[in-house]
Amino acid sequence: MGRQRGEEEPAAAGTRPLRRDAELNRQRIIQAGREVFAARGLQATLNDVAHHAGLGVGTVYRKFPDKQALAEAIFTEELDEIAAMAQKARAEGDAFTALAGFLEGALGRAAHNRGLRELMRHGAVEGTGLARARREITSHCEALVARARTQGALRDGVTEADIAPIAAMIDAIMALPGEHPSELWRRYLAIILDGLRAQPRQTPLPGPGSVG
Amino acid sequence: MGRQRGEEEPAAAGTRPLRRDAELNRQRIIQAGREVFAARGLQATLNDVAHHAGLGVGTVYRKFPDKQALAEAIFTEELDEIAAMAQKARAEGDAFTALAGFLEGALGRAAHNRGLRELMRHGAVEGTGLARARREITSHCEALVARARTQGALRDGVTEADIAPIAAMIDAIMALPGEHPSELWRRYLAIILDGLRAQPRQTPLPGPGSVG
DNA sequence: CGTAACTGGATACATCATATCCGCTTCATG
DNA sequence: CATGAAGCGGATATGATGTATCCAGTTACG
Repeated sequence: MGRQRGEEEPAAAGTRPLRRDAELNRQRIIQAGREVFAARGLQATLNDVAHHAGLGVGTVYRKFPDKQALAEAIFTEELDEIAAMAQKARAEGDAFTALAGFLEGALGRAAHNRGLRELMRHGAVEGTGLARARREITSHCEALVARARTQGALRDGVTEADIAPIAAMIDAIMALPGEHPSELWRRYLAIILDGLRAQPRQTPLPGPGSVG
Repeated sequence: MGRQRGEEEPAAAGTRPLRRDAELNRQRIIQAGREVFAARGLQATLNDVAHHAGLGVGTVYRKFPDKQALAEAIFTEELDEIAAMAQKARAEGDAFTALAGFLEGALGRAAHNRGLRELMRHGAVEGTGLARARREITSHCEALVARARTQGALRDGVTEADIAPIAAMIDAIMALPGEHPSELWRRYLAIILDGLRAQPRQTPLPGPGSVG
């Protein structure tokens, strides 16, 4: 929670610590994985990651049995941070504002991370830290939606089950071809959020669309 | 246009007509392709199509040099039908209603056709009938949006450039895991269309979401 | 030093879609 | 019906791509 990037815990506890150079390489691999997966998605190869880290493939496979393992290490942390955002949102007074803010924040993070988006799309394997973090986020969202409803902020018929599909829609915008990272998704999120409100506020749309 | 499925034109003109059994097989292949691509997407193999048609692979490759060619034959027709829907929509008086109706119709068609959706997502190769039909649809949509705007039906800032992203979003809903075909997309299309209106009409949302 | 730990990356392996080839079958025509 | 052209089937060659291993050589560290 308070831990910063770059000072990861040195491998698992109970294991003999890695040789210093090996531990350094481990960090390099994780960092490279972050960058590569963010830019090229989960279909990137461990060979790609190794090359990006300036290491040999063998070194990577020594530390992580397969791609799944590396991705799990990387994205569990990522998802935990998002879960923390969701939890923070629950503290805010106005639930709808909190929900909207959370969505903007979490999706903004996803906007720059193709791997993360793919992970959310295809669902995490049960029993991993990924799945746990995912459930956490979901439950925070549910609470947020429930509270927004009791506060009368939601359009009739809107439920917590709407959040995931909305995220999927925004994800589709992010996956659109074109120069990245684009901020176009904010425009459509705004439209959708307006559509979720009990009384739609016609705040001007963000992004391109200046009419003549 | 007036032609029905099942009475396709017998191959290209200027070519010697196929032997009767060969022509029949051609039809079988196209029909199988329609079904297979619709159900499993464009990543389906020509081998798959052949098997589904009850024919050998060689027969398929004899008639269509590669998957691209078969897909083109199949989906050009599909897209032309959608283009016709768009053209018909332009005749309606109320442009917004026409636009909404067209989107519902076209997307409804896509809902049952994974291959078609993939094709729209990844863009058609320039110079093909696909690309031509696509441009046609786009231009009809642009006209529809323009007219809706002059009729004062559109929220400030909404433009013709919004249509494609919206289609992409709805596509994302359709691609969501779960039993198919689902009608969930209608719900989100409704939300988005409301968000496009000058004065949002709070018609009850379709689909699941009955609040307690 | 001596040795256990670690590294590099060529390469074996596996998977998978694509496309071809050619002996056999079927049609169509005189 | 005979016969040759047209068509068929599907085993298989080809090629691309990702995954994972192996081991000779290098490096850290007591």
